[in-house]
Amino acid sequence: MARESYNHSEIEPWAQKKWDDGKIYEVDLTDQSKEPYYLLNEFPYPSGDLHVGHWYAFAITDIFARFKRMQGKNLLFPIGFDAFGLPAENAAIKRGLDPKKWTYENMDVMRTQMRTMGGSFDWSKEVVTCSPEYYKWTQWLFSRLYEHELAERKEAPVKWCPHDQTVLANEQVVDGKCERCGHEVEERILTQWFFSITKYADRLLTDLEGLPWKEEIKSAQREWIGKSEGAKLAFTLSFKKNPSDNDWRDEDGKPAQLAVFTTRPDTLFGVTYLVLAPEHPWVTAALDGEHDVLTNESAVRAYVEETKKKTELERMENKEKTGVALEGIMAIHPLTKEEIPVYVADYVLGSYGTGAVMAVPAHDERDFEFAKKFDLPIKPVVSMTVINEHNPPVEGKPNTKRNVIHAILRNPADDTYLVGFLKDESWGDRKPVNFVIGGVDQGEDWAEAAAREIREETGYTDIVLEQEVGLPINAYFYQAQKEVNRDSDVRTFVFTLKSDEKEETDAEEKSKHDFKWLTADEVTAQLNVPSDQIIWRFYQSGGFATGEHGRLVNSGDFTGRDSNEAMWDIVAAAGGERTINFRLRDWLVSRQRYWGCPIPVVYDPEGNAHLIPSEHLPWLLPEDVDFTPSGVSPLATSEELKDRVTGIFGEGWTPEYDTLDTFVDSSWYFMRYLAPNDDTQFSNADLMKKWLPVNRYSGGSEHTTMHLLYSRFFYKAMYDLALVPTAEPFYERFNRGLIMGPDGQKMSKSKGNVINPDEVVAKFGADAVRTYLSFIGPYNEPGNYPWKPEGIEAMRRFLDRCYALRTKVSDTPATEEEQKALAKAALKIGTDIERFKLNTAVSALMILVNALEDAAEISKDGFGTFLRLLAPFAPHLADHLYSEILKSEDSIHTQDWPTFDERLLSEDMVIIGVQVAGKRRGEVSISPSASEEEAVLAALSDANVQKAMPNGQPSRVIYIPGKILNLIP
RNA sequence: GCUGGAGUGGCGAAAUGGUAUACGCGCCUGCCUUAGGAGCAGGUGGGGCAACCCGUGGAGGUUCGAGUCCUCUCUCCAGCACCA
Repeated sequence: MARESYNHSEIEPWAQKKWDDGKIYEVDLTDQSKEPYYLLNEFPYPSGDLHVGHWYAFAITDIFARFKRMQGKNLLFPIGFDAFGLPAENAAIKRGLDPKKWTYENMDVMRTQMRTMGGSFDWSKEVVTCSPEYYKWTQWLFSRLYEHELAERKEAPVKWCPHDQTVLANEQVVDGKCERCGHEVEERILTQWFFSITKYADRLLTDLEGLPWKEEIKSAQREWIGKSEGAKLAFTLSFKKNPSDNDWRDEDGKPAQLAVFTTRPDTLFGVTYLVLAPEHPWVTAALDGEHDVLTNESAVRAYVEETKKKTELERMENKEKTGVALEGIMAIHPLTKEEIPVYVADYVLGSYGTGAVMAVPAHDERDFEFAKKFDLPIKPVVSMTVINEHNPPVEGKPNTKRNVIHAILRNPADDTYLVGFLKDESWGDRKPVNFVIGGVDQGEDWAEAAAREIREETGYTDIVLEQEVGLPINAYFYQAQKEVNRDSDVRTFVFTLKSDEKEETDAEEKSKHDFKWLTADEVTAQLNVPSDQIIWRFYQSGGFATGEHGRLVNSGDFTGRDSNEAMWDIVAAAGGERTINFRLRDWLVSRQRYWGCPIPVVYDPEGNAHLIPSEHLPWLLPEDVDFTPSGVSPLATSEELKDRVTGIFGEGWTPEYDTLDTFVDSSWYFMRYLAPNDDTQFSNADLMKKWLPVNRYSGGSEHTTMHLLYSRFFYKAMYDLALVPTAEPFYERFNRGLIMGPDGQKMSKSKGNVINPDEVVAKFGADAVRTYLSFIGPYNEPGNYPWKPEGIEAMRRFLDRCYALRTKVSDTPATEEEQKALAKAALKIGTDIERFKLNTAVSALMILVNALEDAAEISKDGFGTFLRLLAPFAPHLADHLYSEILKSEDSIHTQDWPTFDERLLSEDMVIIGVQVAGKRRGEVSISPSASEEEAVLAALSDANVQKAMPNGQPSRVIYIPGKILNLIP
């Protein structure tokens, strides 16, 4: 016989009507009797179709909302629409619809659909960002930011989307493409409105520390803000074109200085050239003829023009270094006073730091690549520290310093290298394979020492010094025979073999090594002494020595000091200053689009910007516009707007045509929920004090570096203007996961794997969908969960089993077993909902139902408790049974969350594992309050335990009552 | 490349340092049925007849005891990326 099934299409509308009629979810924000709790969801865009993602966002947080309400909180769970935005405008362009009408109709559809979720939203506080009542205050807040120089109009390189015909904020460019439409963005120099988010970079970063957010959210924001500490150093430019010009000075009459930013000022002595970004002002000025010093102006101009033409993406993809020397000028090194060449190259970004860098090819991979390509000198200034991991220095042993040479002998006849294989068998598999190594005698020349060592160890005498490998090394190891730590300064010399001429080596040397001639590949494969491996790699690559810190060499007075320790002394000596740089750019808020909040600004006949006075707010969006995208805002086509401006401000005054980025609208909506209909203020100060910060904010991970960062900035700016009570807007933040199609792929119409929630709800009911989505995976961490059709069926089966329990309800008093099962479930479900672990909460509910099914009868009280536990997940069914079976007039959703006597949670007898020496050998059923003696006695009566304990009594016992007993024989 | 997160059955996934795989899906066996894509009962990490042994990406370590803590390493996901 098929199991009895409840009729969701009757029950659910019944319950929804009951809740609406009772207005049970309308919050009195001024209620002092209950503790306020503000649960916020990112509000939806009214696209007109409610998809599974909306269900996951809203129906699942609704479970938490219902739980908090039952816990006695005065719960604010508002809803609204982020209603400005491109889709409305695109509907207008493509299908000739009115964006306003389109948006408002969509909202109507979505409100109806959202009701089917059984959500406990407080619709009475709904906000709609495209309504003049709302955007009046967006404009008002813009004005406050402008007054405090946090909104400014400036010329800057900006991202332009050719498809959407508008500028974008940096955050809206993903991998060089428009975040909305996926088209490649271009760079343009335009005058636009910006919010000065960079002024808050440091606070946005440091205030993250105090927030109990997941590390992944914090680190994504940290990365986006991108703080780096370093120094600003100045190089003097000198000019060589003609002698009369060679002392070019800036406007103040000072010698021209070129500032660079570096995080590695300790490598200053390794600078062998400078690089300017193609956008660098000095380059622009030079090409504009302001300083007529370049002797290759046309080549520079050609290069700069060429980089301008490249898109963001092309510049990112092509990592091959390009550039042009600025001929006619040289830079003077601030410490060595050497003249060094200056280049323009697009691997340096105009928008970061000073747009100029000091290049240290020995210690920076990008500079190294460039130096290789342009044949520039490579000068190592930080020695490599090599700690021998097989014989590391031993703490407490004396340190001895030593000068050591390594010698590479190359035979040019067949391009082979001489490598020594140690004979000493005591090394086993780790027998050293290395180049010639030897100590430098007192007063001896390093290179001579190297030649001597080659003669003594190998016998070859007809050799000539080719070069020194420019990488000095500090090798640290422990010399066991002498019980000392060795701290060796190592230099390496390369010799060329002229002929096979040899002298006899002494017997001792012969017994130590076998020397073999190896090809370069064989050397790479067989060499196994760390310092020689590094030298070899350096020699082969031609000079790149990684970016690590170590001992300074070739660094004038600083030679020999630790690079970290000496860093700021070098900056001081060079007259530089410590600075901090951020990757974060100012937030570009202008959009050349129609369906957005008008920027409340007008221009006087001289073109100066003026705020529109408050009495004219809301500054209405004109309706007589041509939507055809033209690269200029459609507002420019409105006659009404022009007339309005002339009418109010006078002839010659012109409107601002751009609208605001919709992220501005959504940066403050959560404050408006507190006073959605107040037309005298943006929110209510008393209520903000009571309700902010938001207790828990749930949203999508895609907004971590957009909405979440913007609204933190916006709120902090408002905090500084004394408009809001706290420095951070959101206390807890949870990023939810994504629901994928049944095939595990992202749902999309083209893949045909889209689940339509309306259909599923019609078939299985909203309660089944809610419970299924809760069960699919943990809600407190983002993940991708495929929608399994079997899963929703299983969940409906579970709810039918819950429904079937009603036939067991009787007037008998609750058994202890029933009480215990309920108490355990209430505790587990409560703590799990609290931390958004709804999957395990549902699991606990299932365990409870399994237990109740096994009972012969269920008490009325017990059933009531069960329904309260079920209520957040299946609100319709729970309320129905509450009314039908328990004959209650009230809604179950106004009842309290069950609480229990602690004693019900403790078990009389528990089964604990018995381990012998940490391995599980058996189990005993025992009271959690049993003594250690009793536990051991019980355990030893187990045959398996006895077998594992041949000596009978344990020598040691670890006993954690109620958990584990571990016996050590 | 840098930063962060994660690797557990056939699958979604559970496990304050204390009996690894709860709960569900799927699968297997049986029952009931004219029938089953329904329902009910039982089983289900791997190896072994068994006692037992092996098992949380891999290698070490700390501990009486490690999925959980530490070191190294591999793989996947996410954020950033020519950011000096």
